[in-house]
Amino acid sequence: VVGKAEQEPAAGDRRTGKPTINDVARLSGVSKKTVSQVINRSPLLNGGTRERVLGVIRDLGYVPNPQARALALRTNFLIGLIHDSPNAQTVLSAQQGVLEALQGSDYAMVVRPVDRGSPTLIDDVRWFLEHQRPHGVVILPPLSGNEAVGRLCGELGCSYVRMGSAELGDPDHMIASDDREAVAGAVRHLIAQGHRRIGLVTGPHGLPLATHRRLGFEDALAEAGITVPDGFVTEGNYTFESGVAAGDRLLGLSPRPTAIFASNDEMAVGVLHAARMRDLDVPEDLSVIGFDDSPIAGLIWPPLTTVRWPIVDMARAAALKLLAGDGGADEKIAESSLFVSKLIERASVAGPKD
Amino acid sequence: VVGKAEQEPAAGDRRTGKPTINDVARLSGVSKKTVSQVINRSPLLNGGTRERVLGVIRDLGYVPNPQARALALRTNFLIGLIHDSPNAQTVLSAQQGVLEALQGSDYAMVVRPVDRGSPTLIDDVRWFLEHQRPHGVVILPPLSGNEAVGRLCGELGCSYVRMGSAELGDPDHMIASDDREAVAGAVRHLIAQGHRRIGLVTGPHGLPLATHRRLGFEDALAEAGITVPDGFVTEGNYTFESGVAAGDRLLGLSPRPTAIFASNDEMAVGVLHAARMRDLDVPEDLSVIGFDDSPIAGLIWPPLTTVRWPIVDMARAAALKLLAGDGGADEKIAESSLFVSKLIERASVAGPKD
DNA sequence: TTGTAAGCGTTATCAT
DNA sequence: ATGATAACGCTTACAA
Repeated sequence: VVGKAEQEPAAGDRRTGKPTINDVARLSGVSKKTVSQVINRSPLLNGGTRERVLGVIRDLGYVPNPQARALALRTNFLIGLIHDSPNAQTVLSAQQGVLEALQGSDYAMVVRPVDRGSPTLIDDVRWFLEHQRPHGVVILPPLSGNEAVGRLCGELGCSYVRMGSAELGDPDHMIASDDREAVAGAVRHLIAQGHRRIGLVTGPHGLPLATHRRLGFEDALAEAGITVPDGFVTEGNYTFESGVAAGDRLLGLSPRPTAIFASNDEMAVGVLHAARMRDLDVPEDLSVIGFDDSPIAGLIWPPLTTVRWPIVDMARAAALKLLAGDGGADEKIAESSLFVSKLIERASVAGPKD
Repeated sequence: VVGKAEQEPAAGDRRTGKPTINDVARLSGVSKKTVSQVINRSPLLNGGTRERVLGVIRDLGYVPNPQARALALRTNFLIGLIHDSPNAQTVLSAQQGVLEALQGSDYAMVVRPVDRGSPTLIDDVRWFLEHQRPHGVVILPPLSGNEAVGRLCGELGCSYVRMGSAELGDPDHMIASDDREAVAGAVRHLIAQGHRRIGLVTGPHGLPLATHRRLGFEDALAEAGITVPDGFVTEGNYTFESGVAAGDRLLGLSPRPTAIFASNDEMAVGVLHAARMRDLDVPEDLSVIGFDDSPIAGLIWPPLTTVRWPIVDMARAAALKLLAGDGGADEKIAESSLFVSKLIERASVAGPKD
């Protein structure tokens, strides 16, 4: 039924009709090997031959079959992004960073969300790694705080980079930010405005991301000789709703805090919401600082003072690190792996009234 | 030097040490073919043999090499998500939908953002399709409105599904929502509240997504015999900033609109911002309706009345459609391909004062 | 520098 | 129902 011209020297892929390396070799009168060298930019081949082959490739519209290359090279052209983030903007910024790094390369980004709480977490990651065998993976916080995930990548021979706060494991597999110091700086700013009763909304207990930010909070208060009253530190899970609940707990205290630091912007927006429900004006009655500098920080009212977390840059650096191993990032300059965050002052902070 | 290990099949992949199908075949005393059948759930093989092979697979921790499968099957296990959306939440919701569809299958999602405005747009998409050869792609709006992209997929033999408003091309490659009718419904709601001077913030001129939503706006006004004054229809590009600018233009008119429909939530939030800059209260002085029902709609103040756009469901349906072709979605029920949107009433709408 | 031939780990064809 | 054996399209020793 299929009228394929089989007698003639295979013109194109049998199924798709796309030209193969054999077609290029035949038409340009060289061997597959030579074509392969042209494709892979081997430096040691005759200029004339190269041009002729390139011409045929152009004429034919030949593109090497990525599946075949992957099999022969024992690697594919995929960089995975594994995350468990409740925060949409964080994920998207990270994706942007990874994609910037992959720009111009043959690599593509495959995204894999997982559920940190699930008992099958490790199995889920293993399934992904074994069934896709990405060339490497970037692990986002807060998941990156899970030691087992990094260990698993190592066991399965998949290269990986964890993004997270400093002091977290092997630097070879880390891209870090100075969260502890950044939070300390933000809290110092509140103290400088005259605040003494400062509340904290942390991330989920036990995660390094949350821990490091809490430590920064404590550092700043300790420096100023301020003791945190009971109940001034409360937990959220990085969502708006948890921020509302945490803010409500904090504002129900007596005396209540005059300033609150929330460990991400989304929870900070929740705190703002809780304040409004209690008819408290921000920043007159309450100062609020968030963390991330996500777009929403500038969209709400009042615009949120926050710590800019360079997650796009970090994700880009992480992906470049993965590419660096195989010369894919020849001319790209290796970036530093410690990123600094800085305070962005907007309108949600003022001195306390009392 | 080459110890022709053909009679004594090498134990594991030469490089990675991972067990191969040969190891499984040897250890279970059957041929590769049989193992392959077990893997691919062929119905016609002896129950006993199957169990024995499965046992060996389990013991060895054997996982088929996806690259080799991809080459032999002439397809891979990747579903692409191509988009050019300025709106973070839309992208993330779409990703979620696609992932829900891929859940439990061997497929992974590879995300590919492009720049709609770029002159190299088509070349960028072509590069992605040719260099990754995904099994299929989902194209998000507003990019899905670009006929050339769908056509390109067809030419390259890559299956695709476009997500967008109804009446857009071949239904076989479409997952549609009734945007025109949904917007008309929202505007009717404003009219029912007594509004007669209603402004519209559209999306970029020429995109089907924007056009259909504008038509719905016009439908509702025409039904009520209302003529749109000059300047009451203004353009944005789906970003917050463009919403602020559009809102500012609208509110600078005299008489100004008493209600504004914005073609997405982010621009609606921009309109809210513009109103606040002019000391107008929402909804007392101005009613606002958005489109999407993105999370931010419930987070801002006042909570935004908006049209819920079932983008997660649509994306899931789109991906399932892609999988349906090859029996990957055997038991999953084919969903309808026309999705209806509905008005979510919150607090940004009231009757006009005058 | 270039050609020849042997993999890479699967699936598919054709016997049995 | 199962076993040899040939693809699949590319890379890479080894030779020339």
